[in-house]
Amino acid sequence: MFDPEMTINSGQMFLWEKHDCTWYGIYGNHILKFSTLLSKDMKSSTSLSNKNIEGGTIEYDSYPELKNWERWVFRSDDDLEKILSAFSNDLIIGKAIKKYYGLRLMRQEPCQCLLSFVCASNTSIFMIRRMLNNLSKKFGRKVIFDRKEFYTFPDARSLYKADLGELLSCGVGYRAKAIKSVAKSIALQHLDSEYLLSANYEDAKEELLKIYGIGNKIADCVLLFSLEQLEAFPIDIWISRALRMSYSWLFTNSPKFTQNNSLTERITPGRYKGISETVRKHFGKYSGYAQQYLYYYIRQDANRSW
DNA sequence: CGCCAGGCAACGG
DNA sequence: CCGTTGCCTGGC
Repeated sequence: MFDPEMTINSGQMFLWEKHDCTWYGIYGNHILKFSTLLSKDMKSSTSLSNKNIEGGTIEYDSYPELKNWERWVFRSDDDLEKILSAFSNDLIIGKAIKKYYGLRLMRQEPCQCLLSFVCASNTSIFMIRRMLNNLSKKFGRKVIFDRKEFYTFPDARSLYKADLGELLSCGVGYRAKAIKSVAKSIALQHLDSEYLLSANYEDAKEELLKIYGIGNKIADCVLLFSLEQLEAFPIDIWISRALRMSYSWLFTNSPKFTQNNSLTERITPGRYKGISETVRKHFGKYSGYAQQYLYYYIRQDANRSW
């Protein structure tokens, strides 16, 4: 059964936090909220908008109100059985799915998603969250919800108009230039979300790559998490290692990739393209789901602190 | 102190 | 086209 907590902690989201039994998450201008209630307390039928999950119920809320956000954000309409069956010929993904069956993809607000992954370059989860929180405090809007203080995610216009010093004060470092560039593209509508959503994977990605500050990895993240491209398969250093270790048989045509044992392993643009094409051919049109299960699987084994 | 962390653009072969 | 290098910042 769906496990929202595991999903949030899987590393695809940055701005969610838990207070007692309640999770709060930033979705652009909105604060999303859900609480898990144990089934023992179900007799008190005060909660009307519950959806059953294994062993209990979840209560959803948001501010400002975003009706049925959970269906959109948690992708209730995905035909999971069909998607997962697409990987039935893959033993590793099969094991990952079995072990972490509650894991899902989540939809993210596109602008927030893009800027989040711009901040994510060459740093740790801890630092990413810090940068995003700083940006939100400085450029977002303060919101009181449940007597708690939140900040909405900054809109593109305010980040575009900010000067580099203001961005630097948020601790984003050399990413400031990229943040401004991406914010500009969004604010001036050089990035047309309508086109990106209607285009196929290759065309949408090509469009994203034109922007200063967006490379292969960031483009694939936003394509997968916000632009309805389930084919997108983000390749970071962790996925790259896992592919080399466990999928070397897929890369018999690119021995340079599997033979690379250097500690300063970096994924060059040309290499990224090759790996991407190979894995998408192997995993198919739902490659992004496979990526999530694989990613969580290897990160759990690595026992990272995040 | 040096090294490193969920990439990127710039630059030289 | 390919490979290498520097980069803000703070934790370790």
